[in-house]
Amino acid sequence: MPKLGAEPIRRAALVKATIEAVGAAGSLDVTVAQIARRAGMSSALAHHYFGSKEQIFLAAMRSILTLYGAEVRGALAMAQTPRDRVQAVVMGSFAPSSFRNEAISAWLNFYVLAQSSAAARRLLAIYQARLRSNLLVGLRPIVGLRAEAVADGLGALIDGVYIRAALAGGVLDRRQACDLVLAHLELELEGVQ
Amino acid sequence: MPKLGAEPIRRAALVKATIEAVGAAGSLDVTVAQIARRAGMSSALAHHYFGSKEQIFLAAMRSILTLYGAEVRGALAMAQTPRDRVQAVVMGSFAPSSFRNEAISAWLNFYVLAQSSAAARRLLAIYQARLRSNLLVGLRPIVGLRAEAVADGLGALIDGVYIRAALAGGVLDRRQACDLVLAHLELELEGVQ
DNA sequence: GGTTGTTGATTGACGAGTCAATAAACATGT
DNA sequence: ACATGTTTATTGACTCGTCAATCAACAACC
Repeated sequence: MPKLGAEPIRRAALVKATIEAVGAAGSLDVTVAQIARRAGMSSALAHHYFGSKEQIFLAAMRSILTLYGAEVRGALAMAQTPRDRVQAVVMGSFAPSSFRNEAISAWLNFYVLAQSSAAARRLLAIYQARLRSNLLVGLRPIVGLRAEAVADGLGALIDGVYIRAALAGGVLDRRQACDLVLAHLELELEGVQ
Repeated sequence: MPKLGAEPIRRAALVKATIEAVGAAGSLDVTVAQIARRAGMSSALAHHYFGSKEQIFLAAMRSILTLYGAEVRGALAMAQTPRDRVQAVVMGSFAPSSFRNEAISAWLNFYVLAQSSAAARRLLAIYQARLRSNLLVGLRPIVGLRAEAVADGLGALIDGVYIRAALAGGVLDRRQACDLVLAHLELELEGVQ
């Protein structure tokens, strides 16, 4: 059974299994054994590759964040006008790969983790700073000094829609969620440009 | 030492200690013993009065929800116009007694708990329905059919501001948070009435 | 033969919930 | 007043389960 070069495969499997397990349980109260079993290995191996439970969680979080970042970057690539850019950031935030039950549940739980883990807090801060900065680049040419306020509103609204989606448990449509935020954006940009 | 009529006092002390402990830890991973000690009693007594850890948490949640409800009702009492009503609901949501670190942290954690506990989910649904209904009463006379959409946006925004406040850890000013939501409301009501 | 992959078994700690025992307050009959 | 029984308050000690982390050992590959 032991194949060489297993490490990256095992790590990826564990990250995937962690996201699934957290999504299924709806909380971080999942044991390393559960995650490992879901990934088709023993808990000892999970510890072997990640060292500790927290490291496993953080790796999962990094994975989600990376995916999200790629999605936003992809959407931004096609944007022409500043307005396009802002819309791209919002729509990227609601891309199917990010706006799905498991990922949403993970987000919610990692928000909680960030309250007690400095490493998680750092990671989350990076995401928030990136979102804010992405929004500001598009917003400043349109609304000038109001950009910061608008970006904060958009950020909070996106977060809020995400939590509500976590509770709705899949009932809340992706398109609907995205449209709600975009509608707010339209309102903010009304009259300008 | 045993005084009669201790039950309500003990229960209240436990609820208070629970909110404090959860706020301090930033998570629900607090032991019954920790809570009990903070409330000045043994863990056995906590179990005696509440039966289980989950019951203690739910009681704490109910307490927060009650306080919040009272705050909103108080604000509504002074409202004259429909517009006043909507603003009152928003401002009630940011009353100092609700918008404080401990309570915000509790909210965040109870959101997570709601993902796995039916009882918690029920409680949270009650709050959301009440908020929505309170908003709708004020909104319908002003924006008619758009009321539902506006209420959903406001609800999500309030939730989002709350989470962000949890992470900011007290840096985010209460007034600022409230103003952000009120500004969004103004935008939605612009042009009407 | 050393590196890499892998596991079952074990350890050590912790925590929820139970229980038996103690003590104060109250009630009742005398 | 006082003995007696009942309810309420309270805790220390204990049980039982769980879980993260470690370890010793084994398997495959180079």
